[in-house]
Amino acid sequence: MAGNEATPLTSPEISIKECLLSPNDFDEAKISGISDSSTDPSTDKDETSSNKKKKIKDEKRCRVCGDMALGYNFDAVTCESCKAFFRRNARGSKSTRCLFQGNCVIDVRTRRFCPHCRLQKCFNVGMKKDMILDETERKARMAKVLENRQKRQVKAKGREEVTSSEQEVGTDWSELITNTPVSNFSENSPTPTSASSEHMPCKIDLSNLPEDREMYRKLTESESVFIKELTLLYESTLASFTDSYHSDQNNYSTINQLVNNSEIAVRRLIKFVKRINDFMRLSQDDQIAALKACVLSTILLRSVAFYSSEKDVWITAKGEVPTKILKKATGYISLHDSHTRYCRTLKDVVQDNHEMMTLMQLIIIFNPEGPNLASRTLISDIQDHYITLLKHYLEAEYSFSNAKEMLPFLLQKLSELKELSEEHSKVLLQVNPTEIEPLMLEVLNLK
DNA sequence: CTAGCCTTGAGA
DNA sequence: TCTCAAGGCTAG
Repeated sequence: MAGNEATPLTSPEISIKECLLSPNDFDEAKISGISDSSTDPSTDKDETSSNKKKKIKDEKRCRVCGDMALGYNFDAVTCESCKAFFRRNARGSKSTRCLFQGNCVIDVRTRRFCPHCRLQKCFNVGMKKDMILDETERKARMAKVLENRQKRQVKAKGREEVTSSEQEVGTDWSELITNTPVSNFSENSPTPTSASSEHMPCKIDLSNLPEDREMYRKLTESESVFIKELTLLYESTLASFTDSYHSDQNNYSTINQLVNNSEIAVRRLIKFVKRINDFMRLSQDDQIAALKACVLSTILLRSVAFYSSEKDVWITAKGEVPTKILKKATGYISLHDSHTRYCRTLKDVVQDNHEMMTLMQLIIIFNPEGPNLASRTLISDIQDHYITLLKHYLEAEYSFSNAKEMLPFLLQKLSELKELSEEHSKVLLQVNPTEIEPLMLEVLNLK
């Protein structure tokens, strides 16, 4: 069931612009997998729903405390408060204890007195704890909500733009693409100042962080919410496994296949940026330019997320892909070496921290140095914002002193990303455009 | 923590 | 479009 979704989503006619503009996500829902089983708790739970409706008419009382009930909660008619109580406590592992005989009367008045008996009664009346969404299901649900929320925003915004009609006829996207040769990707990124520090090790002992809470920043509520939302978004798009990836090594045997296999990453990148308000604030041309400029870096950064240092492989949904395929596919040994070295060093520090990856991803998206950008200052300001956020995050998670080491290290790695993607773009020049998916052609300026 | 209210996605 | 049943938020 899960594996055969690859074909429909590569419908060849879809351009980046269309992807960006479309209120829906083409087949992205399928790609991310968040919409299917995980968010669908109803499947095995509503067989009895017809009886329930009848029952509920006469049972408007909470089965647990007798308070007014609105309907079924976790498979029993209960009031809001028992619902919330059950949600909070049923999954919890910490055992409560009754201070009396374990048979306390639970009613509207007394329900607060003995959590133990209340919970017991919840179970007795048939509330089911497996109907409480677990961590993954909750994340998926939140991602879905977020997705829809942003979709609505984009839609609303789109309507505004159309009514103020200034950009319907003029934007010839295909023109824009053909005008920009592949070399532009790297060309005008000013030669990074320090090729020398390529190997700046970051020796932070993350297992030994300072005890004193004073040594950590406390994130503001809005910062932590924002980071949380971004990370969820990242997890549901860029960081999720691609079940259409082929770990079969044959699929990586030519560069073309390698490029095509990155298409899904690109689609996810588009899906990701579409949900970022800061990104949607940019003009359409800048959106496209920014997107194109960060594609290779994104793919490379993403490869770090899936990299396993111990095995020297990339982990995909379908298994492990040894990094040596890169050597085979491209014939560039130094490319292979620098890429894996990059993965290893960055992975050492980032490990599986999605917040860090998310913020780094955002920093590369809002890169004011990219080609063909109009509002560089704006983009730079946005980038600053994410750099600050990353700094704050590091200070909150790893203490002020560690953050002081980590931030420059991470930024350094981001600038190395530029060099690395330049190397990769050289390889892309070998690509035979006729065999490449259209979206990839566009996004990599190979058209 | 509790409990009430709100927002949502899914399904009828 | 409506209803149901999840989770989230937050004043108390």
